[in-house]
Amino acid sequence: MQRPDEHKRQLIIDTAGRFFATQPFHKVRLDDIAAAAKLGKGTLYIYFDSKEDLYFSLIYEGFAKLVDELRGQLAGEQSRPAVECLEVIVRALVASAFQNPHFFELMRTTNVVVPGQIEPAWQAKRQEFQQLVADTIRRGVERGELVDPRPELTAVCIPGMLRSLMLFGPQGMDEKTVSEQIVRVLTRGIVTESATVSVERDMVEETR
Amino acid sequence: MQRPDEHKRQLIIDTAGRFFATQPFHKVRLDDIAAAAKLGKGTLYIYFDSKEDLYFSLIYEGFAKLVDELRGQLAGEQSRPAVECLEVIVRALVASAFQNPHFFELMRTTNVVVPGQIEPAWQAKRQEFQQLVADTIRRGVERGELVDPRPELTAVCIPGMLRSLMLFGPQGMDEKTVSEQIVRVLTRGIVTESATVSVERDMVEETR
Amino acid sequence: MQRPDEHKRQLIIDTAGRFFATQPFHKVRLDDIAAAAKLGKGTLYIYFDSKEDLYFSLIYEGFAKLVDELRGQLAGEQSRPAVECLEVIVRALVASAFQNPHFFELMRTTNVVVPGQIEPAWQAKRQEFQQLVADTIRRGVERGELVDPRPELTAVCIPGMLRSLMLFGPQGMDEKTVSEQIVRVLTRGIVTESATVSVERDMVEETR
Amino acid sequence: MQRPDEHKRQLIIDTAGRFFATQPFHKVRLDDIAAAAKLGKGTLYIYFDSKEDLYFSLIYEGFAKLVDELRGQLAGEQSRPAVECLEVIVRALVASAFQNPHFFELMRTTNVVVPGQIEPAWQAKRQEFQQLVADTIRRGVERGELVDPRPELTAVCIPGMLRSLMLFGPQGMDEKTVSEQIVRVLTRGIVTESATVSVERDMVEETR
DNA sequence: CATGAATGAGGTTTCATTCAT
DNA sequence: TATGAATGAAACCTCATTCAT
Repeated sequence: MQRPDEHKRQLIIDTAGRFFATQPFHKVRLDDIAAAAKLGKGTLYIYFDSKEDLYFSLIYEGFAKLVDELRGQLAGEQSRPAVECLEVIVRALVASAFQNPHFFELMRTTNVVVPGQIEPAWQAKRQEFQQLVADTIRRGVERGELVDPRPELTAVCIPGMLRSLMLFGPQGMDEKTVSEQIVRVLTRGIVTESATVSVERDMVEETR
Repeated sequence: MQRPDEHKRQLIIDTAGRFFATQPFHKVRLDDIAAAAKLGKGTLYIYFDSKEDLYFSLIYEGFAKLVDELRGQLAGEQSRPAVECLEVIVRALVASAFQNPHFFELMRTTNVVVPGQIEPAWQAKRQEFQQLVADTIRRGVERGELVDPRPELTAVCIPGMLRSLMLFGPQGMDEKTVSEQIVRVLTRGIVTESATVSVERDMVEETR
Repeated sequence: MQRPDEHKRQLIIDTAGRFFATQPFHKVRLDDIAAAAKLGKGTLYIYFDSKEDLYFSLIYEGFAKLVDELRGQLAGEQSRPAVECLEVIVRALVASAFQNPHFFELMRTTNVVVPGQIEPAWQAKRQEFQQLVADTIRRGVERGELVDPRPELTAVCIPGMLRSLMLFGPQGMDEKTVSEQIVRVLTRGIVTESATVSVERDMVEETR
Repeated sequence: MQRPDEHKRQLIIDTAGRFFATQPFHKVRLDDIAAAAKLGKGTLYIYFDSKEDLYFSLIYEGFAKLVDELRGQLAGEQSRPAVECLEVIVRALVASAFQNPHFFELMRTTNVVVPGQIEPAWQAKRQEFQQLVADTIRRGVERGELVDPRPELTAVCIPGMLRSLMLFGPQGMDEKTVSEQIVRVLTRGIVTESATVSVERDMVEETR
């Protein structure tokens, strides 16, 4: 899908990102985006169908780049330990979040049914990411490296932790702190080793 | 002469909740809320200063009720194992999310500084919740039940996992599935027991 | 027309006066008047039919009091020189304006046809005042003290001068300055005595 | 691409003038103005910041045009008799009032401080007009044509007389009647010539 | 008589979108 | 392709008025 001027399209996306990350959707004005990009308001409509199309393109493209890169990185490393793969994934996610500090702020869900076709694409990409992570976990389980009865749910949890840490965690954390926190909880949890078995036994009983 | 009615305020909050949960902020029309509540449009403005005030009151009060109840439940159980306390917290969170299916959809972050006084209250309550969880974890650490170098970060992660599961997880999960998933990751992670030690060693090396 | 509580009615009028004098009609809120008078909003409607009724009652009653007093003062002084009578009138007008500093600000004309019956009363009172002044002038003309081909127009001019001086004149004028200015222009104009005749001759020619 | 159009701005001003002259501020609806001008409602906001801005621009521009023209007319006539200059001024004022029949209806004073920048401009223009008249009078005084201890106050009185005559005078006066009345009072007053001196003596005594 | 909570028509204003240039 | 003036639907919000108490 080559646009008339891909460079200009990117300019709009980048400019819009600064606004959408800073304020809620309904407070972002296309006027402002156009002005900040030093473009006419009408120009936005050459590259995007509507405000919502622009918004979803924005979050889609950021996320798609991340997922595609990740897929590439993980492609040749099937034999690597699953935990290391997960670390790679988490680090990439975190790096992406730090690079675009408001990236996860953008990842709202709007239950709006969008007439256009971008929203399904964004859902598909999210699905793809979850698949990527879940498959990595399943591979680890098969090899006996990991234990996880619901890898697809665990995959969902990872971006959730990241988002919360970015938005609600203490100011000034560095990448390492964030990714270590996520990997730590993800891999070993917080229960002391000796207690783990009994805890699991309790849970089964209690939730029975 | 009628007196301002706490019951009516709640009616507005509840009615508004149904709308804000279903559609993004800017698509919700106060006209509709008023009509659904069978009240005059102006009545909303007796109880709330603006659409934003109504919105923030809505999410604040739901969350505040949850936190206050939780604090009450946990107050007398200081001696209970920390893991059990965490389970109580997670179950309450999950129950709350299920009761109000779009609760976490509402928990967007708007970095906008709202002139009113509700936004700081909302931040304070979030802080209070994180404190509650972090303290529970710390108690467990002191007793040797838990291991967690950053309890305050772990506390932040919990609602993040819940939110992701609610919004992006598979349709049709029940409460038990969700809370078990969170507690499982939270307590033991996904690495096999024997591997845990070596994993941690690796991490230290790698992130060195 | 005795009202239930004449004292309370006057309280409302006085309170409303402060608001209507300070801000344009559409910015005055009945809420504010009621609050300032420490009365319920509904109470205003016991004494006045509508916001407009209140407004016109306000300006009517202030002006009516002035006119009635003036009529009383002038009643027994038919034989007094006309110029002195005019001075009395001007001084009373000016005193009234100074007592209620925003009195003339209130004397707008709203061409609105008011359903109620107060607006015609206000017009009638204005008419009455003009008659009073015009008659005084006519008496002076009959006696040879004054020269004025259009006394009814001159009568109209007097409040006009006063209003302009109050609203647009320099700050801090005292009553004496204002009434002297009006009386001076009114009685002798500003042309030097010797020039008067020729000026009038010119005018007749020029406007021919 | 269309350019913002001074002609369109004038169209709005003119159309709005018809409404504001006929009804009080709060009864004028921007919808009606837009419809009458055959423009979109939003278009008004391209040219004016608010309803108030439109209103003040309206009265300012009418008055400014008058003052500027007057200044131009009077510029080259320094040597002309002061009385003639005053007649020119009065006639221009009156003509302006007749041309825009509700001109003085518009010249309400709103003591409200408008955030915009039009209100000070309006005050400045009024000042300018008063200066123009006062200077004309002073020139007459210097040449011995006029006698006036307070020319700046007399200048203020002139529009006051006009306004009263237009709003409260008898229906159906023509321009000549109005300007003659004003010039007559202004120049010679209404006292018979022989009485003038004694009148002034009385005043001094009485107001002493 | 007094109140003030409730009302809802209708106001001003915004802003995504269009389209003539 | 690019523009930004123009549009007008629709939003939020106000406030005069009503009426149950």
